[in-house]
Amino acid sequence: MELSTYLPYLVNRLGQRFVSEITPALNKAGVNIQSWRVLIALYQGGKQTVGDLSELTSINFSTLSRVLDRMEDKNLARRQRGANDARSFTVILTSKGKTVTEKILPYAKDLEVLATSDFTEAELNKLRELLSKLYIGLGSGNKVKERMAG
Amino acid sequence: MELSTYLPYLVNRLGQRFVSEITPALNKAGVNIQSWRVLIALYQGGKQTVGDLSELTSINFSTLSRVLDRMEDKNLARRQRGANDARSFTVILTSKGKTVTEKILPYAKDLEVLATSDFTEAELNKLRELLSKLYIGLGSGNKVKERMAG
DNA sequence: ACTATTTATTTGCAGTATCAAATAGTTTCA
DNA sequence: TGAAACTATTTGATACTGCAAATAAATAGT
Repeated sequence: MELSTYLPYLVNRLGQRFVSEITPALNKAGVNIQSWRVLIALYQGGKQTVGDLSELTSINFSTLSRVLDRMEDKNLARRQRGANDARSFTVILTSKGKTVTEKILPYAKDLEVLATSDFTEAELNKLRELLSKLYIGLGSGNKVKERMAG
Repeated sequence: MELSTYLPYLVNRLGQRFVSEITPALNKAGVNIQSWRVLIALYQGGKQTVGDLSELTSINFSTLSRVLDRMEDKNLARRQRGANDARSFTVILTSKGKTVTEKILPYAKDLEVLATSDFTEAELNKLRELLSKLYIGLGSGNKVKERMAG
């Protein structure tokens, strides 16, 4: 086990660093990292149910439920009973939520641009491709769970 | 802002998925994800101070302090006053910690192997290289902070 | 129509994380 | 040598997370 080549290790430390780099900008805007994830998911993906949002943001749905409570308290998002299916809630960005997102967005973009200033365009594309491929390969654990079981 | 190409997003969801895939194996062994990170860091890196361990595992040092409390309670690791510098503590794996680590390690390795079964060796190396490069590029925020300030 | 099952979300609770302040030890240098 | 500045770690307070159980609504089978 060589830590410096172990993918979960490499991914985790990078994720932590992204978080700590963006946090000051988030604090200034009065939101935390989870709320920020929800904000960009809504900003980009439009209104969606709590479940879809959980899937998209990788936030555990019971955690997300409470993140949404706080976001509603701050008037960043609203929950609306599903029109077709009254079990679900549709989450929508408020105009304040939109404003706050647009305030943070430039920092978020800059962070990525600056972090990758030494990357060629090809490297960037490759990295994105491989991260997605790995995410999918890890599936909801199909292959992995099979083998663990067997 | 296209979420599907935004690196912090791609990295975060992958990290979350790694965690949820390894968690069952960790539960069976009675450790949580943070303790596991400490275990492999110690197993591979040998004894080290709390501060070094915090750096290596990307665990906030006050969080780490309490993670170590729990690990000591479970007899997985021990803190020893630094020999040269009595402000620091050296953390060492107990023999039980070693045993537990070796019990989990095969699952951890398998997880990586299976997740990357569609990857060529070259892709794997490239991915590792790019993740490390990005981590370093993000530095402790040198470039980023400069530009944010200016 | 009526109970059983399934799906979407929330809540209770116990554990975990993080900021800032506190503690404890070390170095610097007049 | 001793007060000021610095470094390593812990602790207090408070907020956040996640499992499992609870609620609420939809669907299926009879």
